Amino acid sequence: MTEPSSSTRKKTQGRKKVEIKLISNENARRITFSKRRNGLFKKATELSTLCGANVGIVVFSLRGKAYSFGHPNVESVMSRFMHENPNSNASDSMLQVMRLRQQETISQQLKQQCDEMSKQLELLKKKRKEIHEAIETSHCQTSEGFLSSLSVQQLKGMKERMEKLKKNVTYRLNLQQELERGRPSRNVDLANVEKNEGGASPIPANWLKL
Amino acid sequence: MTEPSSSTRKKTQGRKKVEIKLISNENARRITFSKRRNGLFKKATELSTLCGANVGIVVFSLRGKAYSFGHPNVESVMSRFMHENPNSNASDSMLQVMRLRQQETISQQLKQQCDEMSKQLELLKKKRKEIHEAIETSHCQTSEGFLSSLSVQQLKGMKERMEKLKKNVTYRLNLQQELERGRPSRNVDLANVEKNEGGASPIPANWLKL
DNA sequence: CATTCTATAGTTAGACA
DNA sequence: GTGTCTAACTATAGAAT
Repeated sequence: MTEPSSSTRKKTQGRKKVEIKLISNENARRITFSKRRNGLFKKATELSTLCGANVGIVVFSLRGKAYSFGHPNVESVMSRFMHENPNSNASDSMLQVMRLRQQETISQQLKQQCDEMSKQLELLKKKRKEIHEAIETSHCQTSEGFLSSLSVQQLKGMKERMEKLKKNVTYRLNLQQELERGRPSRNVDLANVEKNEGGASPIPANWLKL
Repeated sequence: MTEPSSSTRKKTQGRKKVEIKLISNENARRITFSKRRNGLFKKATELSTLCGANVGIVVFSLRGKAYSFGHPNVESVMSRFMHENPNSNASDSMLQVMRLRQQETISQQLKQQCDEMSKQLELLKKKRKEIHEAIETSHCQTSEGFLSSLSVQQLKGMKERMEKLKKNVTYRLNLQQELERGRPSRNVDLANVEKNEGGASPIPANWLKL
């Protein structure tokens, strides 16, 4: 009564023996991978429960997808293993990976520092340039604070220097204006101006006496 | 003929069903651990072979002894996993260890850089100071090269500046000399000198006309 | 990709060596 | 600790869902 009339056919042929080698059929392989992976993890669970063991499993499929199992969790088991085997290849390769990751952080820090530094340098250069320009453009623009700090002696020396300077400037001004009036340009070496002092200068000698 | 006389005894009772919970009997647990661990590793081998998968297993017995399995080896599988899961706890704890180890190196590098930087800054500050000093001490000492590079317009501007300056200096000189002659000191705000220009200044208005 | 079904291949508890 | 035996328990191939 349990069998339909004369048919003795079974629903399935049951488990077949398979040779332990790479399953060529891609579809069959995927299914087997899924089933056996679960079986493996189940076995691991049982081992862990029955014997109070810590188990960590990592599985990569052929296509590269990662699956993991762990009791209490993969990470703790793996890092414990690494910690207890600091000289293993894993630790070494791990070290490299970590170094790589840290390198990024370090690089970022260094880059930041370099930027900061070059910024400061740029600023200082700019300031230096400004100072140089200030020396040239505001030449002889003295601050009151500076003047009031000088002694009589220093003031006298400064007056002398200024007279010389004014003589030079005025001379040069006349020279330029002559040139503009259409005179042929003369190549005057200004280094000689001081030496001409009191000589055949176009400027009256007492021109600047206070 | 297969049974000895009246005895129906079997050699063993066969496999008994066991509840999946910690085996209390220590001896039985050791045996089970050994058997099932081998079974687990065998399953892993089969999975690896059948499906071309990479498998890494780490097992710690209750007493802390470590056993591992790996295809192609535990280390590569574990580090690959860690590498691909950089945000896992394992990576984090590993990272901490690595950070600790590298901290020294990093610190050294940073210290070196800081030293270098502060050295440069110190140098630049010094130069800046030198420039400032140079401005004050060599005030109004113009080089001929500088003068010859100026245009007529610039020369005119400079002449004006110099006249003002000379006025200031001369005024101050007179002031100082008056003070030396025994007059009670007057608190003169030199900032007002320019404003007094053309006013009740002790200096003749046409005093400096060129 | 995972699950279910079924017959069967494979695993293993318990006892012993 | 491992290996062996036996019977019973479990996992899983193949096909279908």
